Amino acid sequence: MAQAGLVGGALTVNWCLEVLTDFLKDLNEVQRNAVIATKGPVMVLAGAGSGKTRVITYRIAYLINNEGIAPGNILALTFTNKAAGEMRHRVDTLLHKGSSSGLWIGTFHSVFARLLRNYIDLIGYDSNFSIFDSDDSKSLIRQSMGELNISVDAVPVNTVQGIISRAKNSFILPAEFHSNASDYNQQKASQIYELYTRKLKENNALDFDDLLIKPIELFNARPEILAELQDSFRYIMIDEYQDTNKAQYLVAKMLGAKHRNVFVVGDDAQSIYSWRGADISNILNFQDDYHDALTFKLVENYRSTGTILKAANSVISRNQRQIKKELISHRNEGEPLTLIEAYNERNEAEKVGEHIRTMRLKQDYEYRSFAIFYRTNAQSRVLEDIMRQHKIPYKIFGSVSFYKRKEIKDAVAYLRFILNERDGESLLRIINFPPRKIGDVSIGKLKEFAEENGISFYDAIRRAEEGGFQARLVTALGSFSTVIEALKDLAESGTVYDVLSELFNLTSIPLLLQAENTPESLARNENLQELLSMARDFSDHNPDNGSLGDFLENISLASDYEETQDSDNYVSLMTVHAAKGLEFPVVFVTGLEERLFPLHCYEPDELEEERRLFYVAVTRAQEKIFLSWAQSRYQYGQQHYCLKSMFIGEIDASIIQTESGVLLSDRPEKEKPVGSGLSSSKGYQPKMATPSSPFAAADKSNLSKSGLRAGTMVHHALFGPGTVLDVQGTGAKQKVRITFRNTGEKTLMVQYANLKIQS
DNA sequence: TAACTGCTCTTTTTT
DNA sequence: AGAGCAGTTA
Repeated sequence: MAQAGLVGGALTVNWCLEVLTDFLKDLNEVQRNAVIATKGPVMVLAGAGSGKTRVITYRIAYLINNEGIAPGNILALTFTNKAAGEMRHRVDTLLHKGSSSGLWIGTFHSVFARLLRNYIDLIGYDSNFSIFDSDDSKSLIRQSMGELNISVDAVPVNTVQGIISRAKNSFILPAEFHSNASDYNQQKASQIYELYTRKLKENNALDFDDLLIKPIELFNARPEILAELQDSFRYIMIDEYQDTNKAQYLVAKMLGAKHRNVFVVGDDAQSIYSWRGADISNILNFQDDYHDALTFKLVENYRSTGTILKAANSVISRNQRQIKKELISHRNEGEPLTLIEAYNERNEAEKVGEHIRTMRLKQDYEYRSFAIFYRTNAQSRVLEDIMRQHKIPYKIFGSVSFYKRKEIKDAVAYLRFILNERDGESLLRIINFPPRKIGDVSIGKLKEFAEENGISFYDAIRRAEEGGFQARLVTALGSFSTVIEALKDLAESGTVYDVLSELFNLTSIPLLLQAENTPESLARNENLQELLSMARDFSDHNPDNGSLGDFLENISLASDYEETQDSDNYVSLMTVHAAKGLEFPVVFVTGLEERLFPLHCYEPDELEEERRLFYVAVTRAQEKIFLSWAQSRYQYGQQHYCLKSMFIGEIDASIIQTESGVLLSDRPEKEKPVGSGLSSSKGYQPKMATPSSPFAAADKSNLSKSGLRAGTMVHHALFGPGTVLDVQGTGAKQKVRITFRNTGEKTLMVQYANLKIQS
């Protein structure tokens, strides 16, 4: 614009108009209005597939190109790295290449980690702080509980971690938590929270939640920093606003307070992170904070067929708490949904694989057109097995993360410790890895020595010869600290790659794994080599080769690791949570069973969130949806009998067909669901259908003299109507697990329960 | 100190 | 079913 301005006024106007029309012609009217409303607070309620990402990216491009805003003045916050990368990429495509450099696009966590590197020394941390993942933080909580003599058996560490995390996400600091702690348990939790916080600081470490709340503490302590940042971030955009928690809400509000150009996009119907402290009222109450906020509603859906939207609308309409809006289709009706009914999870996976194969051959779909969703990560395993067996290329997103593997965590712990020698968690990981004969006893002695002399644990190691330890231990500690010191020196001058390869040299970890020569150890070694090549990539693709700190930050905050694939044509496997924001031509939603999806429904609110999750799954699909459930499934190493998910019944039976193409609405009532699925399945001959199969055995064991079996509808005098989930044992001791419509799940003794069977 | 054994607990979902 | 842990033994 500035250049055009030099040439002359008329030209400027023409050029601008051209760019303007160019830009905005791809948008509908509401989208366009949202894009050009650049001043003041704006909220966009964007239904699934209504072009939400498009609006944000066009707005960024419009700000840069048409309003001449410097990219550095724009802050765009997302929830996943994937979304951030996608957004940056799209802005780059929209403008000319490189336009996005200088833009602040990232997840809340990564953006604030970056900011904290610059300012955290002002609130008493060193800028080389470590970022603790949830395992690290769990271990620190366990330590804290130990020191407070609180038994881990009495209160599980996971529970405590959840309580602390929820407090942090609601920006309740230890002092406030303490003064609100009414009962005994809360007082205990408060003590742990306080000690845990202190320990984090001793370790010069932040946990994930700290990345959100430390900025708030910083802004409160140093208003001048806040003022500085408010002026840098003149335009703030937040994606998936329905999933922000209190801390995120606060930090965004603070940053936007001066210029008030806060632009939030969200969909209350897709709020699926309340368990992480996400507060749907942030979006519902946006206008209370900004009375002059403009609101736009995007309901035109460009993604899915009419049938898919009909299904989605009908599902979400059952929720009480929602802003009513129906998505309007811009595509043809499309095909009905297909219901897959299977014996068990293996059979389910087989059928999914079979459908992928035939659709690819007969209908010209590519592997990349398909996505398979599941509710829990544990379900991915069978699917993965079957895909591999059938030679279908696939990729699992965000499963057991690459970075959570032991060997990777060990290597990363070295790197973390080199950078931050107060990081005790990392030190404990590596001090005896590879084995140096430094066990718990020696560590205890060292700790004592450190405390007596008021020095740090690592200083105690460095000064081990003064401690009067056994010569063998002193030698071991000496060789350990030699390695660390050498690596520290190298970290000053060399690249991340240099440090990592020298680490492998000095410790011989790869050699040890090779020598072990088991399939597992060789796989571990391969993972380490993969890490090494990632380090090389990182050095190559970053200015000044990138710092070790940045490398570690990427690793800590990366959710999924992009495994190098031979091609990019593969079937995608992921949890429904991970699927948010994505779209695929063909979608399989698997495991649609009561107690799996929906997972647990103790509270109506929880059921509504599960339903929103199902809504997210359905609205990912562009052309075709398969819904599948299995009659039995292994969970916790035990076989369970399943009931069809209520969600299937919430879709009009006239738009669902069986695998043989019969609409559910036309199917005779009497026909057994699984029976019909079986008789019509051609390709797969179930191995399980032999008398010795678990399936057949189930029929025997589950049928009892009482006439109760999984699926039986019963009535209890006190608890009312319910459905039998499973039957355990026989005779007088027979117990039955029932999910009651009103009171939830109960296990009852058959002989006392006095159940009436409903026909 | 490390290897072995039997026990418990897990599974929501993610940064 | 599998991982992780405490307690025991070599």
